[in-house]
Amino acid sequence: MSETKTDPRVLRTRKLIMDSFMELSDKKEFKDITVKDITTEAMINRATFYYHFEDIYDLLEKVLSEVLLINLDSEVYQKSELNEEAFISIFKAITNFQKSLSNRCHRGYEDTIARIIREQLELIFYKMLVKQHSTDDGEKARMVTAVMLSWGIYGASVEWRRNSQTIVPEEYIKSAIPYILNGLNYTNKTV
Amino acid sequence: MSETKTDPRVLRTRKLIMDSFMELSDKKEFKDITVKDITTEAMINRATFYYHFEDIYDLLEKVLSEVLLINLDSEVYQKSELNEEAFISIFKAITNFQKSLSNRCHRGYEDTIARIIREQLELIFYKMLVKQHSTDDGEKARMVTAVMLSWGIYGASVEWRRNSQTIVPEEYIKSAIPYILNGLNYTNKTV
DNA sequence: CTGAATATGTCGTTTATCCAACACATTTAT
DNA sequence: ATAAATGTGTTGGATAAACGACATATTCAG
Repeated sequence: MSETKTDPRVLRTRKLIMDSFMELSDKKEFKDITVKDITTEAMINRATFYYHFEDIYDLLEKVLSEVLLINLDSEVYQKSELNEEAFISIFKAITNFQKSLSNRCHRGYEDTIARIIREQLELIFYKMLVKQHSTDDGEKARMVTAVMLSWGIYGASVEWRRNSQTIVPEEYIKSAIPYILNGLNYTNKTV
Repeated sequence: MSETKTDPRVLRTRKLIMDSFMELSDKKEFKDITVKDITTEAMINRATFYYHFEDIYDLLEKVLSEVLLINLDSEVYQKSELNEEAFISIFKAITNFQKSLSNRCHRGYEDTIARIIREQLELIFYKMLVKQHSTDDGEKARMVTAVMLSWGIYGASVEWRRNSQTIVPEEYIKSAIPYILNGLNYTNKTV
């Protein structure tokens, strides 16, 4: 439905740009990377860059979103149940993602990165909630729930990094899960 | 002079095709690689392949030529003198190249490969001979000399592989060099 | 052998990419 | 403070690459 398959040149060019950007991110900080650097590495014209991305920040967003999604998709999307196991693997995906980020240097863009992670999480939680009760009442409640879950689990990952890296992510999030799930059940019943 | 710089799309596409071909060569034998395989890996249209290459054999030739040239160029081209040192490094380049080939699987195409190596060698020797005596008399003699040198040094590499891999390439070719150089001097004087 | 499936090459039309020139910020050196 | 150099973002006209349809091998199972 509404699937107009995109030109392979578009896919290829986007891949070239994103791969080049990640390659450069290993060597330079984000603030030192220019559009010309990227397009040279990717062997494409600078104008072509702007055909695909608003600017370099737009590229950053899309690359991060995609990398995060790859971390999440493969681990979670099939197990559509929003249960303990799902929360654990989502939490692990986030901490993994942040670990891979700390190698690349994006200092000064922590806020942007945080927003991106949160937005992706919100989307995922929302989809999973929809899948779980297929009726379309409680729409608004699901949206708010997704927002709160995304902030909550993201915040947990921040706190984990700050304080508790000695504990493995699994254990850390596990202790909070009963509360999350009870909260979820409560929401489901009363709306 | 007569340098019409080629469209970057052409360079990029050729690189994509060649890289994909080498990638596939690590996994499959040459005879099992189809044009579709290559173009899929390279993310280009099959028709585009034929815009750049006659067919898959043409591609094989060009890839091998290029790999061989990379081996040779960096090692030799600057030292334009056709002396002992040059012969040794050319010989080493050939044996290196053949070693890298034996990993990739091109069984059944030894003849093609041999021809490609020889043609490249002939070209290189010819250029070096021209550089050495800038007068343009003795044209024919230089061409014949290049032919004989290319066959000779290629043949030496074949024999080395067959019999004497215990000796390092340097030593193997070194023993023949006096005769080669004397022959060269003789040719130079009498033509 | 026979047909089905897969691979090779080619061609006219459509489209993504290139180019080079432009106005405008931002940075760097004098 | 100013000039030179470098980076950003946009445009219209030129071209490589995509599409998909075609004819023709080659491979392979029944």
